[in-house]
Amino acid sequence: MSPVVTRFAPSPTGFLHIGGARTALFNWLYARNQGGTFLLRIEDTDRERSTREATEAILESMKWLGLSWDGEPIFQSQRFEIYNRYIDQLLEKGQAYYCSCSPEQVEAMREKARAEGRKPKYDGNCREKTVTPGPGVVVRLKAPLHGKTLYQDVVKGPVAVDNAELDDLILRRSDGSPTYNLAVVVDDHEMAVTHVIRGDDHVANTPRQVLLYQAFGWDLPAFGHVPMILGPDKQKLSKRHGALSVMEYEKMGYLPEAMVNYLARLGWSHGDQEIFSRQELTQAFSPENLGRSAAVFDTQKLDWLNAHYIKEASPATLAGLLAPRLADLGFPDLDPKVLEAIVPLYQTRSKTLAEMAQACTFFLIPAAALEYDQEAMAKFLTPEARAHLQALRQGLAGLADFKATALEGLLNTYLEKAGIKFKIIAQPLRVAVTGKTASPGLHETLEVLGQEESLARLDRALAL
RNA sequence: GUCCCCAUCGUCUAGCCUGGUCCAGGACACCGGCCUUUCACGCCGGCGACAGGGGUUCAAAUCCCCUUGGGGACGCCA
Repeated sequence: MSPVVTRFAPSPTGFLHIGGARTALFNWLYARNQGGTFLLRIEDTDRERSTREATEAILESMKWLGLSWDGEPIFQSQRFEIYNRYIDQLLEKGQAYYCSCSPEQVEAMREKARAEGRKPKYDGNCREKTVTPGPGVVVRLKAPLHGKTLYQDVVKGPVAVDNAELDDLILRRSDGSPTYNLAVVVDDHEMAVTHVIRGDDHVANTPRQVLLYQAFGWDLPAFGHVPMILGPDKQKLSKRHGALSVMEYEKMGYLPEAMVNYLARLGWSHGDQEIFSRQELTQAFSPENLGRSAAVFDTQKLDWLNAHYIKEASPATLAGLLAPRLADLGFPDLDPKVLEAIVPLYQTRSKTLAEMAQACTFFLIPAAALEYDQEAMAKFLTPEARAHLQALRQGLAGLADFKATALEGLLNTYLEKAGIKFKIIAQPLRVAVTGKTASPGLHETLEVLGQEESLARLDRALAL
């Protein structure tokens, strides 16, 4: 058994989107699972649309997701010589030929075929002619006219296509550059790729590529086509469904662990398990368990996973991730210790880092700038409640150890003396100190706020 | 239009290959309850699917065929 080699081969025409990230993930997982190699190849043969920025963006996304590739990325744009050498080889063997048909002529052929209810394709006009290289001349594969081309798809099983359905695909454009199908086959062969796991949109290309392998006399790699990702309306995922780019999810406050876990479970399964650490994923992954049908991208489930990983993360880690977000919200240069004290209060209350950052600001705002919910004030800061709060203020001011347990003790003592239940003062106190009716636990909130700030807020509320 | 692929709860899926243990299991969401100082978390419970029709078989979610529905591909893009 030759060692497993997988690859991810994006074309740098934009950011890395959800679908691409998932195929990259599956390739990475399989390579890591097998102790094999995971390569990265940038398919930039289209010089018009490929950009350096897009390449950077893709690499950034891969790094964020933790999909480490082996060796240096390979750029197809630097390998044109190699492709042309192979095309010449095919030309010499008579497996390829020059074709002088103009794009317009070919389009006419397609139109004709379409009109006759056949599959639109090139009709092989130059197949038996001896066209010589020159301007406007391309090189085409001399594909078999009859028979079937079949291959074993790791996820779909056997796939067969009549060769009559295929046409003589262009290998070299009139400008001398190689086409996608040729470059893919040459590279996968040269890179010794053993498993080609890619999106479903490539199934139709596979028989053509198989033909190329056969023309070269090379062994086929294993192919596996993973189903598409759909939007909630079951249409192919697109921008109108919302965020597509992996890095947009980073901006929205999703953790890479959640994204990886979610993407892995979208189209792949391992019994009933839902939560997978990176290590569990690499251990459990097998392409056999890839699903065959398209899957809808469900943000709610992503949210659930993200909430899960937020709960699991250490406060220090989250504080580090939150700092730049809070800086953007107008709270720069925060003391990490302060942030680390706030974070635990929101770990069970946040679906995203963005939500968490937003929630944290409440602790960072000075008493004077705190906003009070008028309705809540009217409802809970009754004269009776105010009397209790006034009395409580004395105790709070005199408390030497302003910690949750001590605060709880202090409050309980007061309740006992006053002969009331916690319920009576809980909401008034909460509103007074937070301005709202919903917040983390009171004792913890007071502790994190600190004595000085708590008293300041209490005073302000009482004065309103 | 032609070809290829797909089809289990609203969604992600287990089961299908190797028919019976499945009046179909898990998870998200939703609904209800418990816990409770609010909001969450957590726990418990509920709702909810084998697309339809034919076969094959003692027996089909599982095998075969058709229909329907969905997706993809038909570039000198990748």
